[in-house]
Amino acid sequence: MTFAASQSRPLAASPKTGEKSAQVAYATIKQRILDNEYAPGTAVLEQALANDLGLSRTPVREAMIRLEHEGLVRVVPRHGMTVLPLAPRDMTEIYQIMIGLELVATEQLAARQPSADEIAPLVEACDAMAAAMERDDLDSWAKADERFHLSLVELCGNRRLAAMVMAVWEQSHRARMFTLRLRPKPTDSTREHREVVEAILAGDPARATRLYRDHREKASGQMVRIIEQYGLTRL
Amino acid sequence: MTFAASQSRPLAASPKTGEKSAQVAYATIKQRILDNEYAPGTAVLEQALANDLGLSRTPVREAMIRLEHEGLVRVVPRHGMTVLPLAPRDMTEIYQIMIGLELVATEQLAARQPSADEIAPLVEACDAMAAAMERDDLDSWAKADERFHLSLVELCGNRRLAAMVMAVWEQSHRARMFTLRLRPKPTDSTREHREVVEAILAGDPARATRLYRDHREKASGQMVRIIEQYGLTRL
DNA sequence: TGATGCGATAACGTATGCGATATTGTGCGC
DNA sequence: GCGCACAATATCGCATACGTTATCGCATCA
Repeated sequence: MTFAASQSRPLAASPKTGEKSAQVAYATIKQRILDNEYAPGTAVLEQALANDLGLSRTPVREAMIRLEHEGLVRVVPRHGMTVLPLAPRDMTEIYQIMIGLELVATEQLAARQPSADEIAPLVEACDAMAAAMERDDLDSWAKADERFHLSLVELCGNRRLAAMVMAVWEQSHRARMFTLRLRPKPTDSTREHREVVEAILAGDPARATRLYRDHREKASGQMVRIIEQYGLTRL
Repeated sequence: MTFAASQSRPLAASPKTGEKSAQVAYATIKQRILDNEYAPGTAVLEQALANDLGLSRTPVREAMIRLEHEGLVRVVPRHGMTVLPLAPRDMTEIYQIMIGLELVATEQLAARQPSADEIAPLVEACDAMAAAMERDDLDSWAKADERFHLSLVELCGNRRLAAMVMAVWEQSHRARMFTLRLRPKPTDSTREHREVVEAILAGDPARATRLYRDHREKASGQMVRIIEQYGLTRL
């Protein structure tokens, strides 16, 4: 079955020379998952994906293994790779983890008494959120929100922690995108973020973590409520 | 260099029929890492490992990819797979994560007001720790301690969280084994564990988390101090 | 009509082959 | 004696090949 070389090069992700095929496969598939191009539950077989990407099964398999371990897909031997659907329970798990780890990040960062320079990314993200809300631009707001959270965990200096938060963030990406316009407008959100930043800058770990926790638990509650309310049991 | 087929079947991990080679490779290599059979820093090439395990490079590669993503090894293309050495900084990172996540687990578990039956594994682990200390059997104590922590995160019901804690637990396994006899004897430890269990059983999340945090931060401080004191910068 | 056994077939898991490339060793110039 | 260029070679990444096995369709039977 070698007829299918219709696509002799990857469809996405710059096929620059020197870029390893397995990396390209990984990046391409991941992008597609985050962009919701594979509906959760639908199966994709190794060979099909390999043909699609213009590669052999080997690098595709390796990419699939990585994605499975990141919690984005499930691979069942003769049923292919399927994007994991998100149940409300998954969102609860993910929020618990994010809150736990981001609290550690917040605490560590505040305890370090960082300079204004150092936490500039956080301030920038807050500004961007505010500006986006001004324009009623929810997509930009979501991007800025993401920048805030990922900057926070990167700034704390714990690389393992940052990687873990990023993993669950990606797992829940689709759910956030779906519910973005169903949730109440994040009007207070910017203020809450700013307050956390202030506490960090003030070098007050206790206040920073308390504020952050309140903020996150509110967000978590909203999210889970919306998902259940709309019956989105298989996002 | 094909002379090395001296071992035509896996050395460890029951080669039962139906067991996939990649799984065997993964399990065997991981066991060896945890048993400290590969000194951190020494390189193992794909082909060498494949010969050693009596397999081809393909399943070995897949195992290596998994192990790399679990944070146990690093794979550098022409320098083989090397077990990651643990610097004091790594231990700090790992403890921060463990504390953060285990606090979430403790809180959730306590909030659920579990029955005595449900938390039996925790009590059993405490008993085993006490018995081991009685016998001055540090190895058994360490095993019981491990059971306690892993039971806790499993009981909390958040499977992602449990998997994450297990990952960092494994990463730090070697360091714990090395320092087991360098640390002060964990005499208070059993009591501290029991107090946490009591608070959980009492359904008091605030007390449970406070106690747990104190316990863990003490342990973390001890561990890092010992590592630095003995100059174990590359465990 | 629905369940069951069996053969066809497709997908997988692993082995092997091949071209590309980084690394190592060697010889030459300085 | 030291450094550098170049050749030799070992390792890797990917493609392909092959045997195994689960799945599906179909026929048979209750």
